[in-house]
Amino acid sequence: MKDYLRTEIRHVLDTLGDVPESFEIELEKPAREEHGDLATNTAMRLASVLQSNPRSIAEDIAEGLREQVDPDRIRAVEVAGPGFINFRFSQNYLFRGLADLLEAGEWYGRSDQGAGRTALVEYVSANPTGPLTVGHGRNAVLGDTIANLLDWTGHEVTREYYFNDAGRQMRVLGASVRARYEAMAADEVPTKTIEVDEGDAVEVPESFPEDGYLGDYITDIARSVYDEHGASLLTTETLRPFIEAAEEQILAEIEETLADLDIHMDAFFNEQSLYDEGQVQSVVDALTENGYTYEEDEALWFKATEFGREKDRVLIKQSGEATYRTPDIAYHVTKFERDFDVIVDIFGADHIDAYPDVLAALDVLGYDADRVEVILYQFVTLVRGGEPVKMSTRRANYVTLDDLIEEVGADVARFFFLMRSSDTHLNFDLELAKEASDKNPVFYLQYAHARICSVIDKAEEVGLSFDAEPDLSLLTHEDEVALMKELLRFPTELQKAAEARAPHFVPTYLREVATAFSQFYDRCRIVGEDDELAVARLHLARAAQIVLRNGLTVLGIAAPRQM
RNA sequence: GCGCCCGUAGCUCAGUUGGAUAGAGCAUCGGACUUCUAAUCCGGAGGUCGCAGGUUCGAAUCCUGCCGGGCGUGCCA
Repeated sequence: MKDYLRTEIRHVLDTLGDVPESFEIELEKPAREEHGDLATNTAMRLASVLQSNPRSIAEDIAEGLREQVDPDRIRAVEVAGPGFINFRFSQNYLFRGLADLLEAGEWYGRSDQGAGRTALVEYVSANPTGPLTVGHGRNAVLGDTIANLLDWTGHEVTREYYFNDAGRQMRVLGASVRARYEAMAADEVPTKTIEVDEGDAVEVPESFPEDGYLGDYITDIARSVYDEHGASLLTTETLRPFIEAAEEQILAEIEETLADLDIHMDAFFNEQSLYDEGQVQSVVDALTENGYTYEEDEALWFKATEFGREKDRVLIKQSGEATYRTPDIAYHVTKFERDFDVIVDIFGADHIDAYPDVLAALDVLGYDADRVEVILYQFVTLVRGGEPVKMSTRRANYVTLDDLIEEVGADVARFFFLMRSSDTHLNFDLELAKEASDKNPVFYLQYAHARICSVIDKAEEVGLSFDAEPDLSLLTHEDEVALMKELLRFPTELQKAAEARAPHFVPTYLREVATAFSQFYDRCRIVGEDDELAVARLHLARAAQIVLRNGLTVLGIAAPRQM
């Protein structure tokens, strides 16, 4: 409809003369219903160009439009306010849209904006050092839903998890496991205490690293190593078997956690492969050849300050090891080399200072770093009874993502992560999340869907059916029309959300759909009306069911038949 | 100090590219169920859009300064 009106308006503008080709016609849904179904501010924006007052320009345009516009689509063109031109849809336009919606069914909402374009969404990317946290949950759900949105707008999407199993973090992890293992395998192991947090101390084996991982899962992994190897590893020097066992088990658990949220990655990209195939070295070489590195204190530095960064950054440490950012650059190079049209990264706010260095390096290497879209999300605070839940990562006594899913369920978890814009700090209210009541917006949507299913069942019981061709033109009640208009916005809403990489548009929209349906349900009965009208309304109910179900599917949330 | 994000109703938050009388949910007050799931619907009350300037036909939205909160500012990731 917008495209149609744009071309029609363009025709009229051409007759007025002096309107540049590049002038873009904006159409939007007015905030108030009395202002029609779509409105344009064209006249006001042309006032200075045409040297005239907006109101009279609007009148001229409206006059032209009234003569040429298809009455089967637009029933009214009005001038209002300071010079808005408002359009009202004809009933037939709505009926046709509804018929199309029903025809499309589970495909309704899909579009082909991104057809022929490939997209890589990198998310989660937590290193396998422990269970996923609630913060990772926000990352995972955001990334997954953005991937869904890109899919629904026609992109060919790859969901990728990047992880690091080399370097210091993993050594500390391996050493932690080894210390616990030694305590199990050896007869007598000396212990020491480590202070964590404020004045809180724990007893650990003597060989336990000062900054080691204290969670119980480390002991579980140690036990599995012991079960497999007995005491035979006590004499080996290497941490390798401990690291490998830890990585394998932790990654497997992470995958399970993600699966609980209905998240399934297409690929796990291992940092190690970038070393094995020489890509890390190539990046270092290329940056050096172009004169963007220097040596100091036996380390190799990247001249980030030349790109407006606050300080230069180390690429290769004194020890000869790369910092995390060097393979990260190499990893991003592969995103370009693999030829993705759309590249999206999901990062927590704590990475705010890290990624610009990577982008700057990509620029130097001749890649268009502007094409990397970084979605930053702010932190999550769990709230219980109005109080923030205290967490200590050090002791690993934080609430894990598994804990959260167990407590509130996967659907609620996904919805709460998605309902807020990614750049606001998220207060996750556990009490509210658990409450299966009208206070909880997830249930409002699911309830509306379940109720539609129930209504349809009931209608079929009394002999109404979808077989006959419905006369949709009987749907003229105020609440029927309002619901139709709401439903027909779905494809556009998905496109907006996809383009803005803003999943939170979808929950907001679906709530409006559920409300429109509830109002319709409250005032327009199906069973008991005469057959013609009942069948038409039955189809409208199914249309609402389709939109709710498809919308919830995009969000990765179940659409239950009953509650 | 510097960089990024946030500041909108009592609470949690929408309000993308500047548009008409700033919206929703919760909480609160009042009303609606012999009938398809009341986990619902209808209505009332509730606002200096952090503060001060600026840009323009028009600013919650853009610019500048200030105030308050968060996250960074590692040869950790």
